[in-house]
Amino acid sequence: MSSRAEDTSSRQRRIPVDSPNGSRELPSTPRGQRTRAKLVQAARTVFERDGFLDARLLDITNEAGISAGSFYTYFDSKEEIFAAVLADVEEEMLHPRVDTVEVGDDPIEKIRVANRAYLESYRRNAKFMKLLIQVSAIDDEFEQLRRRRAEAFVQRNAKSIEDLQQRGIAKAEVDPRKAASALSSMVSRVAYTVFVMGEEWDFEELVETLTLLWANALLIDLDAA
Amino acid sequence: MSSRAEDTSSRQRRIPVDSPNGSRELPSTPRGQRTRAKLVQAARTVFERDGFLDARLLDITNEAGISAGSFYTYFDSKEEIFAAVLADVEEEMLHPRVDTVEVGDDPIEKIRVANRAYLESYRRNAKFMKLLIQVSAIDDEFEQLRRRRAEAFVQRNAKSIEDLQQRGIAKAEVDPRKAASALSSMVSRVAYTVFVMGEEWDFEELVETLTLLWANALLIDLDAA
Amino acid sequence: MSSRAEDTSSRQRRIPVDSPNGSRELPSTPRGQRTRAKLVQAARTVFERDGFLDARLLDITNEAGISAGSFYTYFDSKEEIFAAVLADVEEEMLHPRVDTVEVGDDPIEKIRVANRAYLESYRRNAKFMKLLIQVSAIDDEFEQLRRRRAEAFVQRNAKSIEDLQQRGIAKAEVDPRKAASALSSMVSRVAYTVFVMGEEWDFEELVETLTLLWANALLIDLDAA
Amino acid sequence: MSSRAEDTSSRQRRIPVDSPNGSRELPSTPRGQRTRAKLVQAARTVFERDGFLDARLLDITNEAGISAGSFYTYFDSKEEIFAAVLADVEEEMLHPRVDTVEVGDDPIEKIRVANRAYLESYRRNAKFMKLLIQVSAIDDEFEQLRRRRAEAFVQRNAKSIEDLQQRGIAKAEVDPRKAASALSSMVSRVAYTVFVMGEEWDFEELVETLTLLWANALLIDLDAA
DNA sequence: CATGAATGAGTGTTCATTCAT
DNA sequence: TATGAATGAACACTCATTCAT
Repeated sequence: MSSRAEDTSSRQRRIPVDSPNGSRELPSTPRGQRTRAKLVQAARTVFERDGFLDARLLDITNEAGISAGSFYTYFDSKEEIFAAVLADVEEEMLHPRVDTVEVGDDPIEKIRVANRAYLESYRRNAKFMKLLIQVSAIDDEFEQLRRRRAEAFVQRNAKSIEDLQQRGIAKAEVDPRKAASALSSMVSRVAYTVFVMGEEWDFEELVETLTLLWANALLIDLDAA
Repeated sequence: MSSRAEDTSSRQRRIPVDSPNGSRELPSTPRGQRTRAKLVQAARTVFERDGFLDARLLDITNEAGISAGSFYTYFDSKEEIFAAVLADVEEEMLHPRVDTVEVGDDPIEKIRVANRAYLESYRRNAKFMKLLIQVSAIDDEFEQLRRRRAEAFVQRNAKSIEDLQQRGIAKAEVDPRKAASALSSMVSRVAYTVFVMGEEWDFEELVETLTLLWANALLIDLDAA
Repeated sequence: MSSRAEDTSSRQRRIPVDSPNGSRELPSTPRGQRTRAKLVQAARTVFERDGFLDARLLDITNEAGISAGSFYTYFDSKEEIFAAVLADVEEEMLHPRVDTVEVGDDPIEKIRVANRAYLESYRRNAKFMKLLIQVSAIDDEFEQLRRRRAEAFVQRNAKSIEDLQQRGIAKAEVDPRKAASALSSMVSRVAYTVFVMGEEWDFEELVETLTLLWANALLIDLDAA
Repeated sequence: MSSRAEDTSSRQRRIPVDSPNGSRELPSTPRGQRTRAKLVQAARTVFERDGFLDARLLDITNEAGISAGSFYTYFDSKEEIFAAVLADVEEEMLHPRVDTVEVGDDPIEKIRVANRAYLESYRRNAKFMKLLIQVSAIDDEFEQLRRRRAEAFVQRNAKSIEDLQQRGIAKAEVDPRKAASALSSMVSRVAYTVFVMGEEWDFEELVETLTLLWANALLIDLDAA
């Protein structure tokens, strides 16, 4: 039974940004998978080059070397293919986490490592981060998504701060959740300024400064560690 | 490879963002000045309601109660009237600074006062800040403008930090310019999260937490003060 | 206050076919009225020539000698301009009613006069009637409209039949409303067959045959008259 | 004047409506016959649900559970599969005629039986009749086809009327062919109004009223029978 | 015979911008 | 200055049809 009878007036656009690969199931045939992959790759290229707004679907299909109509075999809208690009990038950003170096127990070293990892990843994907921030500023769905992703990050940092407080290493009397939110904001916003806006800042000094400010802000007592 | 990368005729548009009131001189006649003012007022309303992209010039002229064609008597583009709105808002945001309360010499109190002033202003103009960030994400001219404005703010903070360091009050061995940049980033980004994204955070606690983190980050020694 | 804030997702199309001139108020300026009139005239030409479905908006605007975009200054859709054409035609079809010849009291003559008037009007507007029937078959809104218009016609005939029955002239024991519906159906459908489908049928004989069948069906007793 | 009047490549499409099952020979293999049957069945469902215009070939193949490309193994166009549906329905509508009850020689009873049979069949296939009328209004080929089918019906009625006239039972001095055309029009159009448009009319009263009007119109003299 | 991915022509619609009045 | 009708470039989107597998 086709489901077309009742959809008379609904032209709503759904962007199920939660599902990891965009909204619809991946194409079943290898050919389809290849085409879809070409599209996503082309979309990333075009988006990063022209920005979300100036990118036309035709630019994307041309870049992918397929016909205009085929776009709709895989995606319903520019938003939806952007979600697929985002999913791709995130997978790419999460994989390198494998090389988690041994950190020992030095709390400052831990902060440094986390900051360095974040900043390296940001630098590596600077063009995409700029794009993501643009799209988030335009589209509330993506704004919410970005917020939820950031929240996960903040939670982890909050845990860590709470732990340091309980062990008497972090002295500052702040709510861990809120301190984590503020300090994470600091790091991510500085990353934007440096890697997207192009503010000059030596990478190592960047890591050190942010790590120092972070640790100081929590009044980390190295002797207690 | 699509050949669209160098297409200059895109959505961007030169906006003389330096002149305080947008590009052209104000209208000479009182009637003209009134019409222009109505337009700017209407533009702010519409922009804040619909966002920059969804706002049509017709919406603005309708809201202002004038005809479509008259728009071009005063502005050349949506970007230009946005610049005028921005100039208006900034004037409004700078004026209240007059009530600079006497702060005494407590360095932390000084930070607190500055943060509170900034956060209050952000809260008061949250809708516009959201809009400004949207436009900055879309339009490089405004991005640069925003950066220059922020830079002025950072400079002032850098001065203050340097002063504290020289007086031996701020112990942290950080470049004052960079510390100022990072800490300002923290405050402004948190302000966005709270006042635009709607994260729950009691206003006083917000002021206190940010002030505390800021002061700690610089290792301000109250005894030295 | 512009009303655009809340219309985010509604792409419904309203065809307020009841209002005599289509949906929106007529243009205020003479120039606008002229352009609108040109459009409606062109639409009738194109619709009658190509049919509703094959008529493209571009055909209409070309025929009217105006640009494509101007169409939307006056109408929102093909349906809406069709409604305007329909309103025009109906006005045109109702005016000639002025020449209501004196009919005397012969009931059959009355039927004959009514049938002749209807058939003449149908013949004169045969192309449009074909079009109207096509659109009614496609678009439920117009189907309903046509039904309501026909209903008014049936009501008048029902009144007349009831009157004849009460005066003992029409003997047939039928519900006047239903007889009127059936006999009106006969006349209109035959008119379609003859004037649209092109079935050969001498006009006078057509009038006479339908009048005779109508009168007989009601068992009109001329002696009783 | 737009030059589109003679554009032959419009929506029309040659359909060999005479051959009873659509244009091409039936598939030879049983599998092919089954697939074809599924398609025709699905087409009827989709057409009756969505109308001819809104039905997409994909809806039909989905409903039939076969792939898009397979459609063209059996039909060349939407028109052609509609012709096949039409052939199916007509076969279905003609079969039940078998139960032709013995009617005796009462001329009115004969009319009543014919009307009842027609109306029952119309009621049973109301959705399809609506569809058929829609397609006829869109596609001249089907309009002609419908006309020829109706003509056969009229011929039969004309014969019957002529017979009654020759036997002195029908007194009305009308051309039998034309009277048959008009009265058949009455019945079919009323059937549409009741069964498609939903006008309220008790079925038995419907049969009686139409039969009475038909018999009266011909001035059938029961005593002469 | 069946599949379903790929095609691409064709048109509606928006809205910043111009300009005659 | 103000008006508002007219313009037209630009682009998304649909879906019947083809064809390699």
